[in-house]
Amino acid sequence: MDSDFYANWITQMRKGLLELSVLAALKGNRLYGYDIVKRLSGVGGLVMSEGTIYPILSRFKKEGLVETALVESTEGPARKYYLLTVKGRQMLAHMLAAWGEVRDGIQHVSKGQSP
Amino acid sequence: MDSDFYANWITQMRKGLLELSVLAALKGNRLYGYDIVKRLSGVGGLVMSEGTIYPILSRFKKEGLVETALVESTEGPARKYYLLTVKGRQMLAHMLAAWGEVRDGIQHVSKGQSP
DNA sequence: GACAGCTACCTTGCATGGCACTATAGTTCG
DNA sequence: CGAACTATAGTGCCATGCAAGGTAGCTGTC
Repeated sequence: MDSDFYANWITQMRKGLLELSVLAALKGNRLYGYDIVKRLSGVGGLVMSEGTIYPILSRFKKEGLVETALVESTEGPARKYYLLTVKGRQMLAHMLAAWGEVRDGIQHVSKGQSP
Repeated sequence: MDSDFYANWITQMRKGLLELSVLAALKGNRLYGYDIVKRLSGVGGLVMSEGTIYPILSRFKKEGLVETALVESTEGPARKYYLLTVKGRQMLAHMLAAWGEVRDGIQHVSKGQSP
């Protein structure tokens, strides 16, 4: 199929970028998994499911990029809030730098045609 | 290790984006594999090796996104030039659209902190 | 002519992350 | 009670990037 290639590509392109989005969303905000899914669903191209967010958050925790706090909720099960650590903020800065480079590189390549 | 996470992330982030870069580079230019590696090495964040480019080009060919033409060279082995097909140009347009959405989404998330 | 060094192509095998799917459990409301 | 929603978590598959390795043509030089 044609669209298989495209669908595949979308999946691959999102790799890494979703991680970046989540980390970026956590900068300045204390969020819990389910909420992140809902928030990013409103942002173009960043829609993701729970099966995607929880592995990401687990990795962040394992790497010491975030701290967690379990808070009981009056509207459902307890929420596990995630908060960036110092290390997390540093990592985000590095990632944003690399991201900027690649982003500009693509911009450059897709504009620059030889005469 | 710390930097393992970062190195890993870089690899993951590049997934899909390298494919996009190559396709974009082929727009308006007739290029061969080795040349693409050299060209993109000069563009920030898009450095890649031959073990990366050839599988990509093979996929493009298989999907009918490119046509190939073998041209003998006076300075080494024959070169296999790659040229975008109509389908390839259409695919590139779709991919650039999706890319733009995600790119802007990340821009939005990384700027927009709630008060 | 033999060797180094560059150009140029291609393949194999592994590690990683996204995601569909599934499971679990608390709350609310008809 | 059961449906619907909130919320967290784990399993298994697959495509991709990339290191590593292989093949081969051309140039220059000793």
